[in-house]
Amino acid sequence: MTEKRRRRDPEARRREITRAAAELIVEVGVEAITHRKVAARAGVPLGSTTQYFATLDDLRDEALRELVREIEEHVDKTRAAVQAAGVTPEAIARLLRASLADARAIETERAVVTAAVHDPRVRDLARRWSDEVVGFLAPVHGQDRARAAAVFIDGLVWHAQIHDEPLDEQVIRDALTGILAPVPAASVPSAH
Amino acid sequence: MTEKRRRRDPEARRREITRAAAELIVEVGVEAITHRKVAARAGVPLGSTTQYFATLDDLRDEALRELVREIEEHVDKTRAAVQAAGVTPEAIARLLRASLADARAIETERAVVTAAVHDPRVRDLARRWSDEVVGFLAPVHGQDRARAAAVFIDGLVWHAQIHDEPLDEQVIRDALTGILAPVPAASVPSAH
Amino acid sequence: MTEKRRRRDPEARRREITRAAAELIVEVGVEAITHRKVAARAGVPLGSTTQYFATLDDLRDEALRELVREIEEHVDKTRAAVQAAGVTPEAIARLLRASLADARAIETERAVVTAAVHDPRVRDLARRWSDEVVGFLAPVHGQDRARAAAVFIDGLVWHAQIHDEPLDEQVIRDALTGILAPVPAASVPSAH
Amino acid sequence: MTEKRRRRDPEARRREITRAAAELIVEVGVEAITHRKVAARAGVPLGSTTQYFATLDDLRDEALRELVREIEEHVDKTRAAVQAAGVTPEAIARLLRASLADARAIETERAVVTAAVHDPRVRDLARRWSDEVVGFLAPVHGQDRARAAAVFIDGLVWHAQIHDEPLDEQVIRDALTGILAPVPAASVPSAH
DNA sequence: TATGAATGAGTCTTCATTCAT
DNA sequence: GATGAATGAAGACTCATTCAT
Repeated sequence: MTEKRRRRDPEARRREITRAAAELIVEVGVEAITHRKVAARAGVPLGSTTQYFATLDDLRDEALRELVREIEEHVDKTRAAVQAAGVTPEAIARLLRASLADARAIETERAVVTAAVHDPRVRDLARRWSDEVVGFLAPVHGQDRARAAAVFIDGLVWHAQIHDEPLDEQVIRDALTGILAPVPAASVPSAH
Repeated sequence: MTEKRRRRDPEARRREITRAAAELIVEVGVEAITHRKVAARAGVPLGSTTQYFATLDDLRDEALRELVREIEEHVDKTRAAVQAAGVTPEAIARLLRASLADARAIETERAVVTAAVHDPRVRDLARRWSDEVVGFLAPVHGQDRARAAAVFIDGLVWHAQIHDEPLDEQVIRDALTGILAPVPAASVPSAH
Repeated sequence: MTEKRRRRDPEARRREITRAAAELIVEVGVEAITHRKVAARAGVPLGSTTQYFATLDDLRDEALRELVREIEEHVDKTRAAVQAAGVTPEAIARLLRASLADARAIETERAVVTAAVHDPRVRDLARRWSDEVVGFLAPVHGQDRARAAAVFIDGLVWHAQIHDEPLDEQVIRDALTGILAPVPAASVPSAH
Repeated sequence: MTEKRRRRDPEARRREITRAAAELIVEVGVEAITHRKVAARAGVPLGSTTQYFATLDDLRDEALRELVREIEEHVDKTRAAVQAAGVTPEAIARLLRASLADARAIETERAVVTAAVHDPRVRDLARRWSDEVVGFLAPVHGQDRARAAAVFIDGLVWHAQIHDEPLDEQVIRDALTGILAPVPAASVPSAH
């Protein structure tokens, strides 16, 4: 009888709102979200957004955590794939290149990192998954090279945000090879 | 008692406002600046910010251009230093590491790149100086390696934003060496 | 003491705001209304005016439509009265004279016509009721004379705005008689 | 030597400003003029508009007086022409019709009358020239008919503002003939 | 005297948050 | 508990007016 107006699933509604907020953060930035936009995107009444979250900040935080979860999932998948294929520059480059083509994932990462710059709590989250990348490269290539590779991967993400064309797989592979593998001093051209 | 503010130096005042806006962009992000914050920071009345800039967008744009100028100056200086020292991974790593310690410069770059994500005009500016980095590495190391190195440098900047400790100079040098130097086909180091 | 205003009747509140805006348009002109004036007149907080109308233009439009409705009602009543009394100059003059004494109605018409000068949509509305006047005179007196009479009636409205004393009923009747009646070619009255 | 920047003719500059304000009043309405718009239109620096007029109201008033002068001149010319041609409905209708085609004159009159509605001083001015029309018709047609004719003429002006097509000369002439000339009672059609 | 910079009041509008229903 | 009306605090922007130069 009272169907239609009252969805009887608070959990689901809460998730819908968080999801909508997360999408908006990726699309328009963390500064630009409002109760109204979130409600409209989620297709829920305005009151719901304040019913489930005491303040807009709370909503924002939960949405960011949602995005971090998403990224970690993505990282996990990539890790599994890399480990299946062998933790070699070739495999990483191939999967990374595919990853960079996933605009959604790239934008998500960019959005979270951007938010992290001004928010210590988000910064902790961002660090965590960055550490994860290091964590699965380090056993094979050592801590230092793993960290350098993670930095390079971060750079790729930002490069993809600003430039229309991502780097070629070939270029990525060569760079990763260089970063992860020691190079004989002699083969570096000296600057005359 | 003598507080009837009434200076009379348009050039200087305009600069003060632009400067204040630029600082705020670095500190709180491009989305967060308001006339009020800029006026307060610059120590001028609210009306001055609209007297000199028709819209907040205009003010934002000019402040961003100011930041870009600053970065380009910084890039130019680093380039000159690198060219003086030889365009080698060692020299670059040393100067880069020093650069990363200049928190102000790093934050400036980060702020502009962040702004670039949602603003095509800023994106063009950001690309320009990224191209500059490539431009002075390419003659020595080739286009592809130069681009990979630029990406790695971008990554360093972002790493510095999120992590408290920047990478060691040693790690940076090794990575740059690997990126810029040709590597034997087998990723296993040859005994030589 | 009991002044924590918090009623809860959207329909009524919307009407109050529209009504207040309409009154102000009549009193101070369409250009002079502001959210603040409307809110003060309606006795509602500033926020209510924007809660119910997305823009001031929307509020203006609705208020003007309200005034147009009012005028059309007035026109309709007068038409009914004239048709009951016979569509003769005498009857029209008598009812018109009474109408001119209704300062409120006159001012309303003047306000809408003034607004119409710079607003095409309002112009359409204004034209519509002007056509109505023509429409009920034309069947009896012909299109041309009906239009001339409508113009004369418009003139009366404006005359009433600027002059303290409206025209005498006698003068109005004679003029309407002249406008609506065929006149011998020579403008000298024939002895008959 | 000091030419170019300093026009040495205060009277002329004052007139330029008044003229610009008058034009703007006709174009955008009396409510919409600002110092800045007037200065831009007159091609004088902003400061001039406050140098020559203590307040914006003063400037407005003088501009309105200028418009009234303009209208009176126009009325005078028409009067002279009518008196030369004979103060007959035919002559008046012909000259009036020509007058209605002068959009500039019509808009000027409309602007002043509109301003007059809310401003007692302007109302006096507006009345004066309306009286002038009566004044030159009355000696020939009597006070009452002259007033009725003036009212009809006012109506024509407003009709022209709202409708795209002004009344035909023929219709105007017939109406004026009827207003100015007595009509035998018998020739009025009785209502049914 | 002529100019335009300086300033704050006031405008429209958006929105987080509260709370009646 | 769910909804959306209520409200005021900002925010961007415009401008009359003042006054340094």
